[in-house]
Amino acid sequence: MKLFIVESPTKAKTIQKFLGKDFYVKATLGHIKDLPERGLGVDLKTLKAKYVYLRGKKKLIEELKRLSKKVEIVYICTDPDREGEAIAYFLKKDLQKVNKNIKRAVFYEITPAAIKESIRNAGYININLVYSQFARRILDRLIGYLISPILWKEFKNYRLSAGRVQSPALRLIVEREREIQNFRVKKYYYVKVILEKDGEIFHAIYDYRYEKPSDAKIIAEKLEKGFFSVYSVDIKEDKEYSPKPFITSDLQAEANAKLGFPPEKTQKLSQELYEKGYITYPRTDSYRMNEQKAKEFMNFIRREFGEKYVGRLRNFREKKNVQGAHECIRPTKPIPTIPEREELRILYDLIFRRTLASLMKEIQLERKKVIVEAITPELRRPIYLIAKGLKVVFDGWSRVYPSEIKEELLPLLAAGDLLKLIKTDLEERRTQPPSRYTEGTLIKTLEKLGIGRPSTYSTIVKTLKERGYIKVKNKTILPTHIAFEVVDFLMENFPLLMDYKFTSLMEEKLDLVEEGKVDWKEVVYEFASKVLSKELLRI
DNA sequence: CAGTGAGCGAGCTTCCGCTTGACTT
Repeated sequence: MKLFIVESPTKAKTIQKFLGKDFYVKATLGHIKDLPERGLGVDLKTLKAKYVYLRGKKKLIEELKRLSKKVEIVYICTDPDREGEAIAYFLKKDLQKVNKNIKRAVFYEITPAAIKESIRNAGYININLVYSQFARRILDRLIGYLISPILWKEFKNYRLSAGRVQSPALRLIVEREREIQNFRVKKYYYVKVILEKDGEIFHAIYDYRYEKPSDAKIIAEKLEKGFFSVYSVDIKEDKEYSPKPFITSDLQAEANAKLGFPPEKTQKLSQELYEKGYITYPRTDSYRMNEQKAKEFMNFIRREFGEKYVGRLRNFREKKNVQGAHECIRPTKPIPTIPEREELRILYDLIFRRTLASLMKEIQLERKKVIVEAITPELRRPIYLIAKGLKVVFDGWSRVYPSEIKEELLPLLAAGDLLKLIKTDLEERRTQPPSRYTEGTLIKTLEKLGIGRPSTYSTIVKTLKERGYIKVKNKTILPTHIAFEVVDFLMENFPLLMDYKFTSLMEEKLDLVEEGKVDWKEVVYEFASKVLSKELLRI
């Protein structure tokens, strides 16, 4: 018998089927050990850290030890990334007490071939990856646990907290709110002309911003006496590419925008869909899709909508900090609906449609730009107005997934055509303040800045709520009074922590640790001394 | 002797990231 260990129990079940009766396949359920919740858990002088078993994990380790004793070999197959390597490291330390034959294996796809390949190529733990996890973990601990108490003192409120992720996130929210508060709405006006051609009505606009409605009115009145004709018609083809398939951040953002689900709800539901076998792993930052599966979905598109709707599987460039362990989020099979309760079905439907859309043809558009000439006895020169048309020539992927495209239809027009004036009008517009973040747009913004990971996006928002920093009303995030004060205080006292680039600076150094070029303790010292004051570190 | 109240001291919060049940409310 052999033992094969992964992180997720759902994966374990699937892999058990592949490997058969010769294998015990077991799951760690994430991390085994972590710094203690209480106390710093790190010696500031030596950076020696105290790792303790997470609740329930002591028992789990005992079980894995019992099995390890019985088997000829143990394969540790936690996720192929920094955190997974750390799990493997602690696992091996415990299990090698009862079995010396332990190997580290990795896979990037849950297929029988990929799993068997991982066993063939099984080797050693990459200690540099483990070190980079130590550096990441300990830096987060030092920042969080040394700065939070300063907030308790300063604001006499022990519920407050600071951290590498939550504090810059809060800064985004507070700064946006200040922009909105300081925004001064300006009204401006366009002169609009309603015209008719062969009984069809359309409008053209004079492309000049008037600050004062009275100025605009003068022109409008002069145009009342004008003669209108088509000066030129310009037609251009355009296309709208299909959306990428879902990754965690996009799914949470879309479910928030289109279904009104808070990220936490989407997280829970997608986990359930995953456990029931309906979708792939729900915490991922990779757009990759299994080629064979993509073909199956394309066959589905061909059958349902015809060949002309079939697009292709695109290769998307991954962002820099992608850890490559998983595919995109997609249905496991091309089944359009599931016989489950409402909420699950709605979310599944969104994922199914998005997956299809990502493999479908572009939307073909026709953009028309019509210039209308107005000649009026009141003015020496003609005035030129613009009418814009947008027509969907081929609906492509929008057949299955909503697009933002709004058609603007114009009558059939050719240069020289005479037009009948219906009336002139003023169009009032206002400058728009930036909009508040929603839980979804905040997550997308954090992702763009490289702050946070797929498994934590929904908890970031939750933490900010729990600390009383934000309130969510009608899907939009509002910072509370204390949030403004805390951000100001942190900006003044811990500017590097509040720098949006901090995480990516840290990641660059962690990459060097992973390549074995830099000592992990040096990285911790460097950033800890830059972010925190010397007194705080007591060194 | 019982009840009251001042004064003192101890203990408590907190990070980010990986994964789900096993708990309590």
